[in-house]
Amino acid sequence: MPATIRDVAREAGVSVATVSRVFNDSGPVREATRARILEVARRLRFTPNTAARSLSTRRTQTVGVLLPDLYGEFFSEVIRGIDQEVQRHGFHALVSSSHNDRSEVEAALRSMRGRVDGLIVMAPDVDAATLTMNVPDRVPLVLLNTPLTESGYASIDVDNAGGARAMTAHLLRAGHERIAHISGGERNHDARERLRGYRMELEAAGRKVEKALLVSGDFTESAGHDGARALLDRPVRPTAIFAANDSMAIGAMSALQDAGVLVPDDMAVVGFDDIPIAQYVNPPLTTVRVAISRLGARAAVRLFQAIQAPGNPERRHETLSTELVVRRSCGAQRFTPNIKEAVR
Amino acid sequence: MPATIRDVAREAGVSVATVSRVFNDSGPVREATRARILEVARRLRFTPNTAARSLSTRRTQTVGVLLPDLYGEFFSEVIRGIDQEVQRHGFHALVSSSHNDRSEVEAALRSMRGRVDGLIVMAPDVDAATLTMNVPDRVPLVLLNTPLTESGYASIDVDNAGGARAMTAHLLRAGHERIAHISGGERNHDARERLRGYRMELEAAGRKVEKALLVSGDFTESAGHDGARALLDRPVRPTAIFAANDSMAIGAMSALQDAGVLVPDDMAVVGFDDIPIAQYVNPPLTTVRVAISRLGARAAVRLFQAIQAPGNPERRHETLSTELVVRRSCGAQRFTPNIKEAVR
DNA sequence: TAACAGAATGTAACCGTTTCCATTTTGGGC
DNA sequence: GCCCAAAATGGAAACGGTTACATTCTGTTA
Repeated sequence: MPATIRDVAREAGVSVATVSRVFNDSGPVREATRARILEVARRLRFTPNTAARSLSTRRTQTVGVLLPDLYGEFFSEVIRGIDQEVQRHGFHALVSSSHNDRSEVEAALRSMRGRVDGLIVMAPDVDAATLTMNVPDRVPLVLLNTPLTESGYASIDVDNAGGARAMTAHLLRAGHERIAHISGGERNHDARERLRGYRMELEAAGRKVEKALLVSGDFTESAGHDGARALLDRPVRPTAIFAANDSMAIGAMSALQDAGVLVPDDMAVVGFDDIPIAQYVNPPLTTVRVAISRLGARAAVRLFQAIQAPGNPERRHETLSTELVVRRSCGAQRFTPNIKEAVR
Repeated sequence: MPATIRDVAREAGVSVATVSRVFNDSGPVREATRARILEVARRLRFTPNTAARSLSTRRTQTVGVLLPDLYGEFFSEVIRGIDQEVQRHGFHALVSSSHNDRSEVEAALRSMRGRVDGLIVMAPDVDAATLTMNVPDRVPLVLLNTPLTESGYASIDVDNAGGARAMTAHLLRAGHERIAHISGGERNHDARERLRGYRMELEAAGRKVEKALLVSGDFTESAGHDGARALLDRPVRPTAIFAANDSMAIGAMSALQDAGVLVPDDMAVVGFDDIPIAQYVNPPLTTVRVAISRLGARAAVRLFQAIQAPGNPERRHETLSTELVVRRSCGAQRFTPNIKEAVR
């Protein structure tokens, strides 16, 4: 049975209030008293009971993190970024992953009720109503990569559209006539935005967006593989494939390889994200760099601002810039003398 | 101010004890009463206060997960496996990552004290003393991929040595004379075990383990790249490179590619882990499959056994088998007619 | 040296549950 | 209609902290 604050108080010959003051640095305590209390506490292996503490303070020192069923690299980088900030604040992270549809998100949100002082929610398709219904008003919330950029919630996302535009522009500049796009699916926010950027840039250049050059995937290597195969079988082949993420780009390159199509000579392939492996595949992948862990860290920073300054909403939307990284898979480094080209 | 159990009791005209019984399914409650209470609870948006509940029950419905600073794929897969089981039990996962040295692990363990009903600890180099000092006796513990296999703790790890032996045997069978190994570093348990398996098999085959064929890395692509470069510069080149994980293998292939060395014709390259991307690199990577998410899930399963049956330690060590996956990068599929060869 | 402000400490209520034990209801069997 | 076991419910004491407020020490000033 662990020691309680009362045990420490009795043993040190003081009241519980004084012990509490020592452990929370609240109110004045004579130095000698403090030392005696700390000594007794150490001897008794006293650790304040978290449940009792949060019951009376109504704070948990914990932030909730809700993540969709996401893929490899991205997942771990987001957590790493969040966790880093969370630890810096002496908080803890309650992580719940693999929530895809609305009902799962609702259940997860509800199950965290009362356990957390704030929430970071990454949900590809969540609506404002679901959030207001399932999150108590006084719990600060930061949204990650959601479509709710104008909903009055604090939110952060990556400049997907801008990155996709820059990539498309790069391919156009390289003279590509038929740029195909393997998208990440209809229901995913990032996927939609990347597709939008691709469209926008083509239209800005006076090109038509051809249905025959669009394939829908799901961000996995195998989707990229299948997408590329499908494109190869179409009557007119694209000259470049722009996959909505690196995993799919790598899957696509593999399919082209199998079909004897040389990258980048016969066809260019580019991705999005700049996962660590991107520069080590063959040929090294031209892509759009996204500082994923910064996304997580930034979300945590903003969450703590909200937690520490209640009533000060600061509910604006924030966009993290991306960076075009030109490697060999696009066959066009000649158009960008420096290896990186900042976007925005 | 959220509704409390007393509000519900008053509104429903019963005592708090009865409301509690309804919400915990403890003790009998007349159906009509139950319905009335649930109706009131819904109307008042009552959610039991977690802190109060754990203060009174001494249970938190939470398991702690301590992870080292690990890399991409592995990290997310472990969490996925754990989280899946955790959710099945209606529990939550308190995740803390990026703990490398002993003192960080200690701090993290201590900070979780009282917040969790059990712990899953993945620590590459942690000793039994650190654990016993920092984890209360009554908190069940499951160790993941640690050297403490015989320490009287419940533990699980991957059959690293067995997998490495199988891979080495495969390369020997393919006629390789000089098999190099890029290891994952001295301080990492998995790395040491994989190196041990490589050594063991070579010795079993009557070969000498040559210093000149060993390079030390850290599981990153860039370490693989640098490791391969170093091997290329040595007086006698290896005929095959066995990297301690896939990321390093991919880094190594990239270095060979840059040096104009053909894989697998001039040199074979193989890895370990079978990350999703392995089959899509060029050439597809021969590797050892590890069901990472099963590792996490299994750890959670065993932890829940311990949580639910206290006093029933079940502290044995458990090993997850691996599977040799032969693809093109070893240039030796001819030796194994079927694409996969079970190990153990 | 008395008065007094401010520092140091103590007292006890409160946070919202669970649960032990006591009390009241209920439904048969007679 | 009475008795009684079982079912249903209630009362109140924990659980272990925090904190508002009261009280007791200090050291300083007049």
